[in-house]
Amino acid sequence: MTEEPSRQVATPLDAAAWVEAAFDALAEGGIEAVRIDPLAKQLGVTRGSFYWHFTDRAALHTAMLKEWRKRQSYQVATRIESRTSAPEERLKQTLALPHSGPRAERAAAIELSIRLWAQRDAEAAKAVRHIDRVRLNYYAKLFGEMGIAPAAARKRAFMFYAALMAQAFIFTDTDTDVSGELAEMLLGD
Amino acid sequence: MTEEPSRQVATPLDAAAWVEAAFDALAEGGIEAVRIDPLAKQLGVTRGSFYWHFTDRAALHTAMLKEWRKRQSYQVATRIESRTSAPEERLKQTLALPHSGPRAERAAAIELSIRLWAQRDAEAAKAVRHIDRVRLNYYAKLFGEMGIAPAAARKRAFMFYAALMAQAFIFTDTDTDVSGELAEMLLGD
DNA sequence: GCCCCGCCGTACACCAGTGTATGGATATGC
DNA sequence: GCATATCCATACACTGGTGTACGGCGGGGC
Repeated sequence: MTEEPSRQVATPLDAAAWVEAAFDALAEGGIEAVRIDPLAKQLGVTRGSFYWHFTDRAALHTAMLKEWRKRQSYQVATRIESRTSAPEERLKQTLALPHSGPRAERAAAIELSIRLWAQRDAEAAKAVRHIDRVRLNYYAKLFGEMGIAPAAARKRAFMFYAALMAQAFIFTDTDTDVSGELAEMLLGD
Repeated sequence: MTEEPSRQVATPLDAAAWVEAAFDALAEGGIEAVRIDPLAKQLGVTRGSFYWHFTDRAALHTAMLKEWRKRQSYQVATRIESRTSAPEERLKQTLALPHSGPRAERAAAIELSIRLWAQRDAEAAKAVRHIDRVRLNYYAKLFGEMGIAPAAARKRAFMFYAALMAQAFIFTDTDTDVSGELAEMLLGD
């Protein structure tokens, strides 16, 4: 009555749409919340569509991990390529990233969910290890470009990554933007 | 055959046992994984026991949050009371805490699960905000005892807390114990 | 020794989600 | 204009979890 399910002609759904909806569910309730039936309802289709694109639920999970790896690697890669700004600027911008509205909240929730998922799923753990290594290498590279020695740069990179995660995961009551002070602490020598 | 369900006489189960088992499930699969039936099976009883101690699943959830708040507050409180060691020592010991085997892994998983839970549950969010405030105040207090000015001590406390979380949440492939280097960075001025 | 109460088992109805089988609708090649 | 491939709806069987009603068994007060 309220919702016409006649969406067949408009946009033939592809696997990517399912993966995108799956990330929404992941952000809201962890990997256990990414269920086929609710996803189908949200997409306005039935499970028939899902089982055409994927063999089962596990296939969707692996597709999600693959997509996550691709996106996170791509983000870091494009930041490296963009040589328009100095390493200090790029680090400062990265640090201010968790304060950009609901999109950042969703990203934080996805990070949280995947890391929890990785504690009992080997494939997820592999993906997290990989992305963590990529990110740490990127931060260390930037600190290196600032003239910091490799060993010290790696420590700085860890602290930088820690500050980034803390901003997203710690619930500060006043929700003050500490990115400026953090930059001062981490970027000034 | 293998398991005798005749445990009525031995140990009359109390609500605390249910909460404890619930934390196990929480650590492994998030709040959605804390389900009554599996918990009952693990405890060797049926749901009849559960619905005597709790009205429903939501009651167990609130009991978990209450217990978590109590434990975390208690941990911080006892650490403050134990004046046997200098603040530097206490901070150093806290920093080395995430490397103490499977118990630390469980604690990290619980932290992760509750923080994910807190993103869509108001009560959980309140609990996390409270505990984060308690911990940050504690760390800032220790840094203050080391002679650092209040404003700087609060920034240090945030970085310290960030390093603590990062050690638990970041997947380093070599799994090197960086707590020593972190202490050097955070505690040395 | 009876009775009541704390604690739990059992049985029931119900709902949500998975996977499968199959058919139908729509577009596209030819 | 017909056949084929793509994409999805429908119906079914099954599993697992929730909440409720009720019954039973034990132990302690008296």
